[in-house]
Amino acid sequence: MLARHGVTLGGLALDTMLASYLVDATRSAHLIEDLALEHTSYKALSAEDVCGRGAKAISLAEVPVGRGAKAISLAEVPVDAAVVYACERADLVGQLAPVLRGLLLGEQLADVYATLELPLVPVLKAVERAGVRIDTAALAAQSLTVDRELAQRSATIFEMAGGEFNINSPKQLAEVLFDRLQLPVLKRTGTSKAPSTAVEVLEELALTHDIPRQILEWRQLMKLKGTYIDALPLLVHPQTGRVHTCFNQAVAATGRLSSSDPNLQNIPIRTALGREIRRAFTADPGNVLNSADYSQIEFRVLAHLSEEPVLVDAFREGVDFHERTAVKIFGADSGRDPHQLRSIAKMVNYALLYGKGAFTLAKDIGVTQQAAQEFIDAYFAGFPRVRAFIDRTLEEARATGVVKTMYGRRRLVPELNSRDFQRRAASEREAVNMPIQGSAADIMKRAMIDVHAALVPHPEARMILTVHDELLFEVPEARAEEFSAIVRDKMQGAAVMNVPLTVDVGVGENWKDAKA
DNA sequence: CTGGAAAGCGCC
DNA sequence: AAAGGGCGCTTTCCAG
Repeated sequence: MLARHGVTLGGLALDTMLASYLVDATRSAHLIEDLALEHTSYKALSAEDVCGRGAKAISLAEVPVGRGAKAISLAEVPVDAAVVYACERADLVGQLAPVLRGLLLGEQLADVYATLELPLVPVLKAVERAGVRIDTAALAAQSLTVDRELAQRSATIFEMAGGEFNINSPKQLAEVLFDRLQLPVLKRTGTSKAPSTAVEVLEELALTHDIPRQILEWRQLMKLKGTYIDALPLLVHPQTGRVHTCFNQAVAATGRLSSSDPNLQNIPIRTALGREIRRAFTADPGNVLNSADYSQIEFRVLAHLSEEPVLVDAFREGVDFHERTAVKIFGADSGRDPHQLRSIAKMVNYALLYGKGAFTLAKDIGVTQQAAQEFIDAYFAGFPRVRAFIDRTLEEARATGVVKTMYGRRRLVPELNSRDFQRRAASEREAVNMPIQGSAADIMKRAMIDVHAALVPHPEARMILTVHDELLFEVPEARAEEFSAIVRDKMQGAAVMNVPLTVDVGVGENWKDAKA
């Protein structure tokens, strides 16, 4: 959470960052001096003016737990400059508040502001302050194991390559693969048009050569070691012995939260080593970790918004969602392998969510572009209301320049009428995705506020993390079931929709313990 | 030495 | 010709 600025005005506590975020979620920042210049034409001192070195904010205190790693402490700033800066900022809030308040009211954003974003602030603060306990000894042991593994693998790679080089350098790696070893160049990078060594390319090359597989495995080990195994222990707070992430409430264009310093929303889970890392997230003695996940929340939002009967029924009946869509797309007895059909249907479902085209879908599934296009066509034939939802979302967006979530959050989409095909197409995908991703984010924020309120009488149960569709709690072992029931209840009740909100809970020692 | 761009990749 | 929504972090590499 970055430093905040706010006043109470006409019964509305006004936070300039949050207000500006709701007005335009896509702007790069909501620095108060920038807002002042734009809304009141007043040129104010910035944190950078006062302390230099790209400072974004000055904290009033000694950067206490959970106040944002990017804020520079007031103690590091020359006193006279800091006094002028602080006084001016207090004034800026007073100048900006009525302007932003007018925008919130005029643009129908006051409701989502007052019922969602503002009440979320103390919840996020509490989650940041609670922090997460990390088993640093376990990570240290993993570091040694991975080191040995990396050494062995790099030796193998250098033998195959006929010499040593920096595997981490895409430039050097490309030279080895495409010049020395003469592997085919399947793709080039976006900006420099250099031969790509990205994972999709190496996967493809691995079918006919040995070295790309080794590179991929080396990279995975290196990534997990550098980003998590070795980095997390350095961020353990000396006073609390825990890791305190910083949640940013005004970054994501869709309304999602983001996490940084460290980012705890991208802790590995997919691979065996990833799950090993996740096991290092622990609880204090006597406590356990409870997790609660919304099951397929974005597809449920799509079902709700589109009112597509097949999707709605699938969720109401509680059947396997991807399997049900497979049956709808391919027929009940097409004669093909049902497991494979489910897998294809799952990819088509996600393709629709993100606006993926037949070209990329074909590569993912491993079929021709024509076949992939037929899958997409079959999907829309089976789910005409989804097609209609996409069409009316785009029509309204072209007319108004805005898309909205279930809770009235909005995203500006100014490029929707661009003459540049690529910009226009990208904008269309953003416009279709935002109501889905953003409504899911709204629901999760609502759930966090309600769960937090329900846990206020129980300070021994702490919410310690939020990851888009999941909440993590640390609770006394003996009362894990009790708190799990409270959380599930509040999460399921966070929104009234025409499909149920299903929550999968994990009750036990480890994060994701019960997800197996 | 620092900053930024680019490539690559972890998660939902 | 391009071709997937939303993030943040690490490493390399180069410029100042």
